[in-house]
Amino acid sequence: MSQTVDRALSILPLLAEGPADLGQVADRLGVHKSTALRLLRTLHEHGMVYRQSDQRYRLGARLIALAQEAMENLDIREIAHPHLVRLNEQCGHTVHLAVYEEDEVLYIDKVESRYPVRMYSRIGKPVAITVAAVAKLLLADLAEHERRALADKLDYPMYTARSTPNPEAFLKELAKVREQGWATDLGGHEESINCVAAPIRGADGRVVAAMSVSAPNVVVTADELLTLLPLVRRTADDISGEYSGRTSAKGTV
Amino acid sequence: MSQTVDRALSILPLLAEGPADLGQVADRLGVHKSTALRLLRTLHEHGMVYRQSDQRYRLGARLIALAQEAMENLDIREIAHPHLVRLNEQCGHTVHLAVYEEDEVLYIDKVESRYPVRMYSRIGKPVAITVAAVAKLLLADLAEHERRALADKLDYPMYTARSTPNPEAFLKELAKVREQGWATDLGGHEESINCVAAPIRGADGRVVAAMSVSAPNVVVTADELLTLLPLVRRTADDISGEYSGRTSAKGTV
DNA sequence: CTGGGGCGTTGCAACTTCTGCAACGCCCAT
DNA sequence: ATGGGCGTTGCAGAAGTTGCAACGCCCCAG
Repeated sequence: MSQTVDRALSILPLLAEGPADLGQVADRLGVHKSTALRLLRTLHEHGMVYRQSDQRYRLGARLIALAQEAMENLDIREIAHPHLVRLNEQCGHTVHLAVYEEDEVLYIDKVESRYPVRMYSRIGKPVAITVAAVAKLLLADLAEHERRALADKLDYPMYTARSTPNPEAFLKELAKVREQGWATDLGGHEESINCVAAPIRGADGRVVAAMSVSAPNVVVTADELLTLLPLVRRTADDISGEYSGRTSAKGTV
Repeated sequence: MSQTVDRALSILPLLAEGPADLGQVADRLGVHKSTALRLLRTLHEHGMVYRQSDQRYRLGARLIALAQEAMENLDIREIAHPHLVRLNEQCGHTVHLAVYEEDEVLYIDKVESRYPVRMYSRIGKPVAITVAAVAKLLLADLAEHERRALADKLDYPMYTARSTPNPEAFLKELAKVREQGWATDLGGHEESINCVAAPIRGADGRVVAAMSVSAPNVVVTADELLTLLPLVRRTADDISGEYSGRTSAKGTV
């Protein structure tokens, strides 16, 4: 809608790939160097980009701080956190909390496993949307046509042999998840890692977030992990209850 | 430099305070509603803001994802991380890594204490610049006139009775830190928490990051914590060495 | 030592884009 | 019903933004 802002914002993902100098930015934006310079200057004034000692631009500190604040303001996160910690204390495994927002699912909280073998993941990182158990739950709650539209739009990277291969398989999986009210990821993202997940619902019954417990094969088998399902679901329901209670007219997410 | 972009970016910190509707955004920006709407729309297209179910705007998911990428691209972070983990294994306390950038110091990595009592802090959060041990180290390395200028510009909140009260005290502390090559924060931020910190230097000797070990009084006394200083300094030096070696012509931060 | 190329920067005039207005439609509460 | 609040749209004037060309700078090559 606004050309100037549009261009300026396009610079950010570009810099996320790595530092770039003025010429590179101008080229990739398809604008004159002087234009790129002015945009970068404005971004710089707001701390969104930073100029390294070699004159190249990087993403700036304020961007990071802003994102931090953004996450700290999420009400579900606040409510869920103590429950996640308690669950971690009970089972010892890695616990995640994720939300869906405009075609992306991302982790907004995490409690690390107490076992020495830990899985890689990071708060703020978009999750593997086609395979993650939490993603399945969040997407399964969308209206039918939205699921269809999204499923067709996605890529289906074959992380492992068990990854969801195509839109049809994905929609089928979503239907199943929707039906049963919980989800799993058994080696679909990383060969040796399994997850069980449960949905967190708002007062209106819509899924507002999802939580999961993940553990590598070397610690517990998939079957053993599945025995935790009742506990995970109970925790999710507790969070749902508290969230619905406290949330009066506040927005989702 | 660019009015439109400037206005658009001003919306972000505003939304970081909490969700806001169109009218509020327009008011605080001092522009017409229709203008604010167009700016918000552009931000929305880029995923920087998100529209909640109650129509109010929040910061968006892409912002969080971008910030995540920004941090993952920091080379010092990559190099330092395993060292921080090892240090944590040796002493058990919380370990932080921080960098300075344009009048701000922020944590870019953290390894949690293994003791039950943990301190609050969060990656991406700007640190209490006038009292934190890592901040002292990073600022102490600036040129004299920069230190002066910055010191005068800062606020000096009295978190505790031992907080740095004013520019003079701060500059004096920086001089001392610069001299001795390490820093402490003994209850200057939170009454019961102490830190010891050491600088990480690039090939040219400039301080590029700082790391610290923090622990509450209830776990170890300040004196006991200070006995860790040699270990902390050695770790920082190891990181410096590795960073200087690997870094050929790359930028700071 | 000198010349050339690369890169960031600036002033300017033309023009594209953005702005604020006013009016409309919508929903909720009175 | 009806008024107020809020988001949304089309439009013409105003204003900001654009690309150009030229400059200065630094570094490398001749």
